[in-house]
This record gives sequence, structure tokens and C-alpha cells, in this order.
Amino acid sequence: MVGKTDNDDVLERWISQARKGYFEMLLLARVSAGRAYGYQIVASLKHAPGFENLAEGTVYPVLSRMKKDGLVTAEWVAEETGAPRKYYTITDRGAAALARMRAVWTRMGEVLDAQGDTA
Amino acid sequence: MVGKTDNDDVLERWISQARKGYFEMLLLARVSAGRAYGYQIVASLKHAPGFENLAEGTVYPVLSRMKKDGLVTAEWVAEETGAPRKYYTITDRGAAALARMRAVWTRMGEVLDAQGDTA
DNA sequence: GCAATATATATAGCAATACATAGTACATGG
DNA sequence: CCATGTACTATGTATTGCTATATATATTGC
Repeated sequence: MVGKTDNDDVLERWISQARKGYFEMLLLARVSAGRAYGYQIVASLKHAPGFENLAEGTVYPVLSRMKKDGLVTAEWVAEETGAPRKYYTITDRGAAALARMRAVWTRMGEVLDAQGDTA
Repeated sequence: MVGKTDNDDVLERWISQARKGYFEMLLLARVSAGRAYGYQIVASLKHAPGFENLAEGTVYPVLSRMKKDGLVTAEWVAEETGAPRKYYTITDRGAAALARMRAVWTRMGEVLDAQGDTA
């Protein structure tokens, strides 16, 4: 089996950096699509390309920070069976933040693409 | 004169995080467009939306790191007048890394956009 | 001639965030 | 009873953009 090359490791490190910021936006978008609980969010994101190895330890702290920043609300719900679940709902402030993040992300993409024409 | 709101500060902080990773890709793209020296790169990026306040202290360390990682080469050129300039040229390894970064960036955008459909 | 400004490059320290890892608790199945 | 799945929490580490500052040379205006 072919092991990882130096290039793979460099790109993995880069991806980790590139996700800073992006990941909060991604989670906000996910919650914006409909109220959800933590484990459910982790499980659904694991189906997205590139996130197969996503760990809970990556997701829960961001959800906590988003709650602290007022971007989402969190509510414990006791299930008939199983552990209680913490459901997250986006707030107006969170929806506004998400819109602005998307705009910035789009602009960053445009700035990137513009680098090829200004040699 | 209207000052910044909390929302502005939160977004500014977020932008700083969102630029991690992205900024290296941006500089690689800039150098990929044609060999350039540091001050010139700073000056041209300052015309890009969102980068009006870009500082040299942000750019030179990333150029240094890219050289150290073998993504670009650097070459001092003495000008007839003025201080000597350090010119940067992308390497094959840098071009390959840029292509992969772009692919990841595109995929991240797709994953983000997909969050609206999976409620 | 000197001060201010522009051009040109460099560096240290800090703040913030994704990630890895480990832990706790409850339910289920063999 | 143990392993696994479900569900959430805590902590330390690594890394990078940003701020602030420094140094050097050339040009311009008084």
C-alpha cells in the first residue's frame, strides 16, 4: 500500500489551516438548514467530501463558541430513551453573520482567481 | 461618525481566521502569475478588495516560509538605483501545491453550499 | 544639508482556532 | 458482564495571520 508522501503531509497541514474560520461558517450553514443536535451534525458532516475523519472534539467546541457568541441557541432535550441531546438553532445574529461570511468567502475566491490576470 | 459595532469586530476576527491557509494560496497564485518582488506583491495586493490595509509584516514571513518549503525560489537583483530587490519565482512543487489547494478550496465551497439541502 | 516620504526587506511576540486524545454517561446486544 | 454505539465534554498542541517595530537606500522639498 502506498504511504503518504511529504506532499500529502504538507497539504494536510495546509487544509487544517484553511479550515480555520471556514469550519465555523460550515457549522453555521449546517444549523441554518435546520435545528440539529451535536452528534447528528457530526454524523451528517462525516458524509461530506474531506470530512470522513471528522471528530466530535472538533465540532462541539465550535458549537460552544457559536453559542457563546450568540450565533446559535442551545437547548437540552430529554429523549424517551438514550442520553439527552443538545439541540442547536441559529439566531438572527447568526444568520446575519453567516450571510456576511459567505460574502467574504465569495470575494476571497474572486481575489484568488484575479491573480492570474495581473502578471 | 458611526463607529464599529460588535458585529463588525466579530467579522473582522473571523476574517483573520478565514485567511489562515488562504493567504499562502493567494500569494502562491500571485507569484504563479509571474515572477515578482516582495514590495511589488504587497503593492498589487493592496488593490484587491479586502486587502487595502495589508501590511508588509503579513506578506514577507509567508514568502519566507514558501521559500523554505520549496514552493518558490528567491533571487536578489541589484537595481541601477534604489535598494536591491528579492524576486520570487514559483517552483514545480509550488505549482503542484497551488493546484491542489485550489481543488480543496473549490470542494470546501461545494460542501458549504450543500448544507442548505440536507436539513 | 537636513527632514520627510517612498521604496524595500526583515523579525519577534501574540491571539485564535482546528485537531488529537482522552474522558464520562447511558443504551443495546451477545 | 463486556463491547459497541450514541452523545457530550475537557485539555494540550501546533500553526498561521497580524501587529508593531526595525533597518537600509533613494528622492523630494525647504
